[in-house]
Amino acid sequence: MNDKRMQEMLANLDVENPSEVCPIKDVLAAMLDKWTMMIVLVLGKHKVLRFADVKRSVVGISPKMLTKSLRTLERDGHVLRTVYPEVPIRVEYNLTDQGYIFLKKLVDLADWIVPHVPTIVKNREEFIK
Amino acid sequence: MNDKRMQEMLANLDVENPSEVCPIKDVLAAMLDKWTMMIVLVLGKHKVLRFADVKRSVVGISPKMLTKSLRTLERDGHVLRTVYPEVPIRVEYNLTDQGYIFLKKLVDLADWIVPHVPTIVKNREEFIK
DNA sequence: TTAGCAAGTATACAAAAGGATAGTGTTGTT
DNA sequence: AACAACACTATCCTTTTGTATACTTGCTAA
Repeated sequence: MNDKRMQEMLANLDVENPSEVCPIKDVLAAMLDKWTMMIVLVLGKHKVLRFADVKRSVVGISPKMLTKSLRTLERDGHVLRTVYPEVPIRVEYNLTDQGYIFLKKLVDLADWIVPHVPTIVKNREEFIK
Repeated sequence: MNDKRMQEMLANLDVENPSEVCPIKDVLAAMLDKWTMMIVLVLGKHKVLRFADVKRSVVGISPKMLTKSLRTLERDGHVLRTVYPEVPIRVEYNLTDQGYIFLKKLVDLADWIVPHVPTIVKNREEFIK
């Protein structure tokens, strides 16, 4: 991506729009939430998971936040929720194609930051302010 | 990025690590915060901005949150803060090379999500749960 | 008939994030 | 002497986020 293309995208995003409701920002913010991100990563790793599995994988999450985040992901089309009316009930979650692309972007970002992390952590320790 | 590479990255990220302190997650979370993201975008657009300029561009941010986010960005090496001891004092902010790569990843994510936003917003309206 | 499971809901509370706004320090201008 | 400019701090208060945990529902097995 060259600088001109970047400036086009930034104009498109309308970053300085004073409007309260900006769908792009909303959609992005919903995706980049802490818990949401972790859920997408574990679903990317395991392909299909039940509610309790996700809960186990996303260490420290409460059922309330898990439900909330999964619902948002489902609502925005990143995750597919499938209910099997067995007894006891079984519910499976997996990424949609759209969710899978989102995962790739996330992993791409992580891939780039990982080698920088030790330096950043070191800088943080020295940065007293 | 193929699936095998993805799985390697996910293993590397150690997404299911129960440890409270995971530097990778910390660094990512700090980057993907709502205000932080907006600041990176406006700095990408204008190259160099003073405190009051950033405040004007990031609509709705309070000085407290602006300072906090700028400090985090500086601490993590995404932003350079330059003080000119004039009177009145002048402080300039701009992205570092590292911050510029971060911006590219962010814009890349946005670039992909923008065409999906209308559908997502429509789905949200229909999704009553 | 009582127990038990899965997948949540509901409730109460605690912690963190964030908003509004006043104050600080320095020095040139009126 | 009062004021203004700038880049913040500090304080108070509200909102949001999150935790912990008890409860629900529907059916099945002991």
